[in-house]
Amino acid sequence: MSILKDLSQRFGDAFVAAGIDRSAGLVVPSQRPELAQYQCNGALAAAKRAGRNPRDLAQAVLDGLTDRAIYASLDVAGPGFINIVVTNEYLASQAQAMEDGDRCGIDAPDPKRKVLVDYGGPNMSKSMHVGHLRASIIGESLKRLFRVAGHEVAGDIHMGDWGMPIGQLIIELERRHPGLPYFDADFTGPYPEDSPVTLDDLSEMYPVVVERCRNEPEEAERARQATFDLQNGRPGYLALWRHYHDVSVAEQKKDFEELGVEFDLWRGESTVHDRLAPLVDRLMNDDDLAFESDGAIVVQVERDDDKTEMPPLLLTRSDGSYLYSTTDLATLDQRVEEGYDLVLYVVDARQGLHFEQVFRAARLAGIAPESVGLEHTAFGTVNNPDGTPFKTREGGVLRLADLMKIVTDAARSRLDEAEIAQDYPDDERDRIARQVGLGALKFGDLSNHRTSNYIFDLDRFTAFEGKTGPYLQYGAVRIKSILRRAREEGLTPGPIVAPTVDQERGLILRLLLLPEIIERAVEVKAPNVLTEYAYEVATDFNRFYEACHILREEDPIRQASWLSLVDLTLRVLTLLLDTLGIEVPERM
RNA sequence: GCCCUCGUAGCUCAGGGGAUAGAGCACCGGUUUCCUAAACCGGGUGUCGCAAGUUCGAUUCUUGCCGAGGGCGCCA
Repeated sequence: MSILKDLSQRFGDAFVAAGIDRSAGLVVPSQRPELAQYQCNGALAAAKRAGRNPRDLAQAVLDGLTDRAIYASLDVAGPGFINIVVTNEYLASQAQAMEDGDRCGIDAPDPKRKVLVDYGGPNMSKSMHVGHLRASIIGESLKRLFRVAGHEVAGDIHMGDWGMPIGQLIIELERRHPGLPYFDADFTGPYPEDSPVTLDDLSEMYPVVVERCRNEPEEAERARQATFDLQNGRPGYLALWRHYHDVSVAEQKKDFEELGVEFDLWRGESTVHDRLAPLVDRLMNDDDLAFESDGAIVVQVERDDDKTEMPPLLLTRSDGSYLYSTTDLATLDQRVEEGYDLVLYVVDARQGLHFEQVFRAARLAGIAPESVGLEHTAFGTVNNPDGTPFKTREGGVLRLADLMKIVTDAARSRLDEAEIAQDYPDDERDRIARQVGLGALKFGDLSNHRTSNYIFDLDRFTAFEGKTGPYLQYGAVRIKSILRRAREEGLTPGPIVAPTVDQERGLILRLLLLPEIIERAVEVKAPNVLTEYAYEVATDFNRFYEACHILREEDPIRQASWLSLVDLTLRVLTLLLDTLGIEVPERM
């Protein structure tokens, strides 16, 4: 049990003894560290309801506390705050318990859920650019967060591979190479084994055809027709789709691997194509939910209490082809069948209405019962300083590969300046530069709140000092260095003893908050809760590091205790960084 | 027009029903015979967009207004 839960239970008991609900006993970290370590504000709210004086109630609670030996001081302050300072011995025992456990004090979740995180969602047609960065690293971080919290989690890339963009790419290739067998309806196969295009070709073709479809209605119509034909199994188009799919996946696997993003499931819209027709049929005939409207098939999802008009969800276009909505609904159907009871869609905030519609339809149709949590875990866009979506100075999008090179190069220059790194072998320098550059990039992005739009700032991603990823990596590296030297000198960690130095106590107090931080991050699904806390842990460690010279400490008991303390710190930091998708080098 | 999100220090951003609203950057100064100075220490900034309401207490919750971004049936 975490220290906050332990204290809350003790205070809850005291409130109950005073005739108040135990929820009033909630203990939280003090907002005034110079006054106390922890505080309990329950008396203020409870006194009003009970018609009692808050200070008197607070005092009654203090009088009712049992096992008082763990407190160094207890005070009623101001209008009725309870300020709590615990003994150094109690802190040491809590830290020891954390060090002894294998999960850094993180309790098993109740209930344990089977979670699917849907993120990344690249189109088949585009190489990755900075726009994909947020979706990928926020999703990856949330997936890891839920796993660390003890849930069963799978991450699904959910590629956009069955909609209009494929139809567009089909007609674009036909325009360029009409003689290819894929376009000959009479061709009976077999189709060529080698792909007629590379991903670079697709990336180049896509914006061209999108632009043409926007300007020429007949082209848009052809793309729709091609999409319909593909979805209805036209062999040439399926064969071509397979090539598009394979070249995209091959490239994306490389890109995501380089980013440190690991999907458990490489599914996409196309995965559920067999389910689309039966689903629409079921909604029309069995459930009587879907109906024809202007030639399209729709589900009405509006409610009486809607403050605004809620457009219906489209299941098919008037030509019978399927849309994003259809595949999303069918995908959810599959996920529920597979037993997931929480589905997080880590998708751009601008798709909020779409998900509202899909979720409503899923509830109405019984595809997702209320017991299955559905959440659009939205994120904001990356903007230029003028508020427009981010573009490079040349007006194009910044490719992810180029951004990675920029941050890696910056990290390598920084490494070149470091005296200590002069004798590192080249391959290690490369690895460090990549880890540090990526660490700066990920931390820089994840430290913004998920939902807020933020301004793209290259300097932020190439800054390695202050509140940055490398600051955290550096703290971990320092600890690894200490532990390495300690091993060389034959020193071993020992029991954690009562802290005597302020910086030591501060570090322990910080580390003990980990379980609540994880809970909070899970609750709000926000990695920046972790970045904030990780920075505080690293800062408290650095202060401790400056104040207490572990390897020079003469008292062997204290030295052994400190070795355990920094070992625990390293475990916490590593856990946090790993959850953020940031690797820690051995040295830097 | 309607709906959603946002508005916090010079800049970039956190925070959040409670006591004196924070951090990084930037600026000035200090720390290296000692475990990695990508570090540490010190120095000062705010009508928390505006106005009402709820509350013992609001920057936080509610409503309205102003401002920014986004969304609103056959794109994803």
